[in-house]
Amino acid sequence: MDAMDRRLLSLLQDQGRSSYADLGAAVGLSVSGVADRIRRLEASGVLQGWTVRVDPVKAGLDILAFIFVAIERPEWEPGFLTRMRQRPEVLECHHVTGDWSYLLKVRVGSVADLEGFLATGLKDLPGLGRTHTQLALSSPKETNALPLAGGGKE
Amino acid sequence: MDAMDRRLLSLLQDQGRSSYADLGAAVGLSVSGVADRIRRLEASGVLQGWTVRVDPVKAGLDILAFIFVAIERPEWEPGFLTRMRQRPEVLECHHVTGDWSYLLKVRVGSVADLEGFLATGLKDLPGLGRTHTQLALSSPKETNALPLAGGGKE
DNA sequence: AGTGAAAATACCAGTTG
DNA sequence: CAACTGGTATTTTCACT
Repeated sequence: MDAMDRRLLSLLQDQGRSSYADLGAAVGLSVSGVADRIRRLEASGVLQGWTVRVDPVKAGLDILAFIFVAIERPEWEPGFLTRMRQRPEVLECHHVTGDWSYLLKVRVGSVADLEGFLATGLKDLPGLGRTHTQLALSSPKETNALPLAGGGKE
Repeated sequence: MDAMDRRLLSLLQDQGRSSYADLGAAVGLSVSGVADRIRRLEASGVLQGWTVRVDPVKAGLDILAFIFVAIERPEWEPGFLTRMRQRPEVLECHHVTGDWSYLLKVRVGSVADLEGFLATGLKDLPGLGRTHTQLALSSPKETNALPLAGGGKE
């Protein structure tokens, strides 16, 4: 994982469909050199996979909510986590410091769907304490491109 | 944007490098049919682009923080947003309901970097009120795959 | 939906720094 | 040891019928 790898990953985060030739021209590497590095990055697990970015609003998913959750007792966590992993509207589930146990990022098509998720996706779980929901009114920035340029450890 | 389009997008969210042949076999479409639909999805902007998933920890970005920010006066917002868009460690910036103005998702390589961002990325902005930082201790789920199966409006 | 041309990728050897 | 060259086979994409 050197500077060249980070440049390649950075380019791929932006344009995941660049040809090896284009990537090589951009970073100063031959086509086979690029292919070698990408193969290695995939093998090492740094490059986890290839995806597409989908516009949530154009896909009909207008509602983005951040939901804080308190779990009353540790023994309820496994069931909670299993549920979160199952539910596709839960994009993220983070164990966070502070007053709450978990922070969820949830995307649904309507406030009705959100209410439905709160009712049948969360509140019916055993041991679930209070929740606190915040709606995103707009998202001036939303990317999953990691800062690979200078940041990070070598 | 019909059920077929959603199935294709769903497959591509999981495996962005599937060949048109594989996609066609999975959804029951010819290769050219798949190509046609993907072209249209790109043109309409639903399919925004192609990317890679990079493992943040393996890339040396161990620290994930959610930072709530209060902006004192509306006139300071444009400068704040410009800064957020510039800073690569800011993955997301959402305008949220509730006690705070914005919620940031920030990824950095160390707590020192986090401190640096708070100092030179946030606190030096004019009109910035209080901030509230929460660290993610772990992330049991973190995907950007939207729930396209049944959810969303037609 | 199917065909054929063009392009991209994977794979292999040998070579160099 | 990592990277380039070069060549080829295979796959994938693209334009067109």
